[in-house]
Amino acid sequence: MKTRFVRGAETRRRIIRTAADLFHKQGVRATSPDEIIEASRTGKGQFYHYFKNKEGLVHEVLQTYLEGIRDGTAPLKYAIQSWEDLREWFLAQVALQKSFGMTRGCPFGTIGNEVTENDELIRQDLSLIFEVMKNKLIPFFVREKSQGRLLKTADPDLMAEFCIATIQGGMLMAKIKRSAQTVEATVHECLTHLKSYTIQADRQLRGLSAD
Amino acid sequence: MKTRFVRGAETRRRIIRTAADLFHKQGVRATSPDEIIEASRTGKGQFYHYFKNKEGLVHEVLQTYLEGIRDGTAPLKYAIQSWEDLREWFLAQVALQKSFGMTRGCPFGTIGNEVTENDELIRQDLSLIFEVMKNKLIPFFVREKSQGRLLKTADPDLMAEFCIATIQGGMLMAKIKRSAQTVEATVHECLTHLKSYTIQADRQLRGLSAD
Amino acid sequence: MKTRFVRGAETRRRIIRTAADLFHKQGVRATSPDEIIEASRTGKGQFYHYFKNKEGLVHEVLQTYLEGIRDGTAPLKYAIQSWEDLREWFLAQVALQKSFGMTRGCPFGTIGNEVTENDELIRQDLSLIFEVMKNKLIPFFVREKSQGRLLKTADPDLMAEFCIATIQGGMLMAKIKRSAQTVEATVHECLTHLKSYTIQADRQLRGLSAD
Amino acid sequence: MKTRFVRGAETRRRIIRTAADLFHKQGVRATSPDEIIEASRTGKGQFYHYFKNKEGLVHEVLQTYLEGIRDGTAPLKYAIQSWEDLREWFLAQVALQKSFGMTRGCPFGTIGNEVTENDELIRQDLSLIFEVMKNKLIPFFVREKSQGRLLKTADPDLMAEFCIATIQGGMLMAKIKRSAQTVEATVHECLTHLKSYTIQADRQLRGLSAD
DNA sequence: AATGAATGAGGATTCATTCAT
DNA sequence: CATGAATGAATCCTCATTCAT
Repeated sequence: MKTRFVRGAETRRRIIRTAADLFHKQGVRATSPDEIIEASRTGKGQFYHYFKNKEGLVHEVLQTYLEGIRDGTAPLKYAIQSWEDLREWFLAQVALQKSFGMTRGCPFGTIGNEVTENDELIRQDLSLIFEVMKNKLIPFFVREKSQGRLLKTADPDLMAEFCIATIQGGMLMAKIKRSAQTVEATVHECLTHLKSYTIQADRQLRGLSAD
Repeated sequence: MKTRFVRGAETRRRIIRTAADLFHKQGVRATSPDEIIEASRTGKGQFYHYFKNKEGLVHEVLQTYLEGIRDGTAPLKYAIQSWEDLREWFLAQVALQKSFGMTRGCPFGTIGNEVTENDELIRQDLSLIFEVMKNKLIPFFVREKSQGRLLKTADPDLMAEFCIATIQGGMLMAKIKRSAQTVEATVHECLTHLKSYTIQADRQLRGLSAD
Repeated sequence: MKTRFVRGAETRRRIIRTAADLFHKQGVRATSPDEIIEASRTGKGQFYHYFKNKEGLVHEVLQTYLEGIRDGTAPLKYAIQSWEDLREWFLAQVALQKSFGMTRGCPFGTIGNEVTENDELIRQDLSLIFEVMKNKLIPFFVREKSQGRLLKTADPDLMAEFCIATIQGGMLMAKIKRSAQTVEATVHECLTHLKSYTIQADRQLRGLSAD
Repeated sequence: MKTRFVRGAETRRRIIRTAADLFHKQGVRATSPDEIIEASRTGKGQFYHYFKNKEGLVHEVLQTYLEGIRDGTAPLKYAIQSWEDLREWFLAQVALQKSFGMTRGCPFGTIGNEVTENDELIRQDLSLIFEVMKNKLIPFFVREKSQGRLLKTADPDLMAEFCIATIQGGMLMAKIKRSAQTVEATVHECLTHLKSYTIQADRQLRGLSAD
């Protein structure tokens, strides 16, 4: 009885995992249900048994990503505790890109890019993902600030947002150029900028010129 | 005499213009030749008379963009002369997005995001476009530096690259969030960062805390 | 239980049968998938569900013919036991042509004639069909020879090959001329020639001049 | 004035020559006007200026072949004077096939094979070509017979027809098998058969067994 | 005579989905 | 839960032809 239940859930997960990979690789539009069905070694009926339609699957894929980010089980460590963690958060994304030979961008950016006015549901899913992601970054900046290590002008929300926009832009450019150099430089500039909000940086600048 | 040349060229241009708009709106994948044909009020044959295939058209669309950037006829003013110009360069892109109700991103980013390993030609076209774009920004930073208005640590190439990555990320996030606020904040952070490389900023920081 | 297997197989067979007929009638090139789909009363998707593409269907059609020849279920009786059988083998082919008002040739010749350098798979399929066909004819000549009824100079392999080439040429000419007379004459000459390899013929010739 | 006329005729001839080659190579159906136009380095308008439509061109191609056969300017020597000439007539056709790596059959057979009930004009053109061809062969057999070198039972018309059917079948089989061996054997059998109608062969058979 | 722009029907194939077993 | 047959709209492209210059 339970086995039955579990077996089905497994098929479902397999489809989601396969789809996520294909979407990341080539986008949603370029990935047909047939391709997912074949790659996940399932039958046609199973696909539409577990998911209302292709859009429903995209939604589930994004939900799965979301959960991973929320509960911290995602391969990427979103719970930042230190500047070092933040740097690693950036570099882990670059590492992911590198592992695919710089042929892919960010999975969310890739899907988000394809969104049109008819994909409102998906757009909101993505919006939420980025919101949650941002909310994972914000606490770090808040803590730093509350502990007097950031300038009063530093806005944790904006800083987190800037991190995300920056890595998105960097990964996109890196994919287009097939070169990690682009993201790496972008990440570096971003971190430099964020650090400029620290008191220490401020002191350094006042006393001894730039870092 | 001239008519002869013009007759077809006009059709060709109309197809390119229409396609460019549709690609921007919904991406390449989601735009079928039929849709372009209908929207450009042409016949099926004309499409394939002027372009080898859909990919060939994408290539031509990008070539057209490239020329616009190169010779300065693009709606966007890429030849930056001042910090004000740079801000306007950023804001013009945001304005474009706004004009579409935040439903579109950057035309190049949109196409670039869709690129897969099988679209090498297009990827290179885009890579070139961004290279040319960067080379339009660099001279400004070079001049500023040579005139002693930038710190020695400022790297014009990196700064230009950062501008592009930042606006790409910002526009993508803004499209996903259907909100200009995101890009605007991102652009602001970016400009702040770049300005931190100016001598004046340096002095301000040393004397009177941050801007 | 069995229904499960049969449901699709029947559709598949119907497509093959329809296609075989159309290919025979007008050739492969002149037969569009759409035409086959309509004539076989199927849906567009079914066609590509059962066959990779049009070439794949041609291959399957030929495989079906091949099986028929191999296991003797083809309408034509390839297992020759006597000179009378051989004559009938020839005449059955002419009769087939006649039944179509001399508007068609041999199904294999028709397809074979259309083959180009890009149709290697099909060419090999046809080559095999003719090989199998030849091997159905050879045993008769071998037996005749081993039983001392053929001259030592008679080569069973060559004789079988000659039968096939002759009927192919005859049917092609007959189709072009819209006249059975051509094939019939050709078949007659062929049989005369083959008979000239018999000992009896030899004796007749020696004693009483030709037949 | 004359140049103009001639220049046009030259274009026309170039189209015909190119088309003839492509038809021979891949058949009529597989050859599009566009392909002919490109290969003959002409403009689209010229094609339809000189020929009513594609079928009209096929007709002209066949007419050109016909003239060549009629007036003896064809590369193949149809005017047979001796058995040696006949053998050469056969072998020249095989040589042509060999020159194309056994990838082509007879140009007439190839076109004839594609003929359907809607191509009555072309069918008649081909029919005529073969008729003329036959009439080029017949005189040889007639002369041989009238000079007492053929048996009374020999029918010149049938013999010529047999030559043609035989070479057609042989070339078709050779193309399918990509091997000259097939035609060569077929030609040999055919010649052996025809020779069996000679008085000399008759004598040999009576006195010393077969050749 | 020559060029090539324009047209639209049709060909080959894929897509997303539903249905029957 | 699972399989895969069935459907038809849509995609991408080629074809044969006509028309304007």
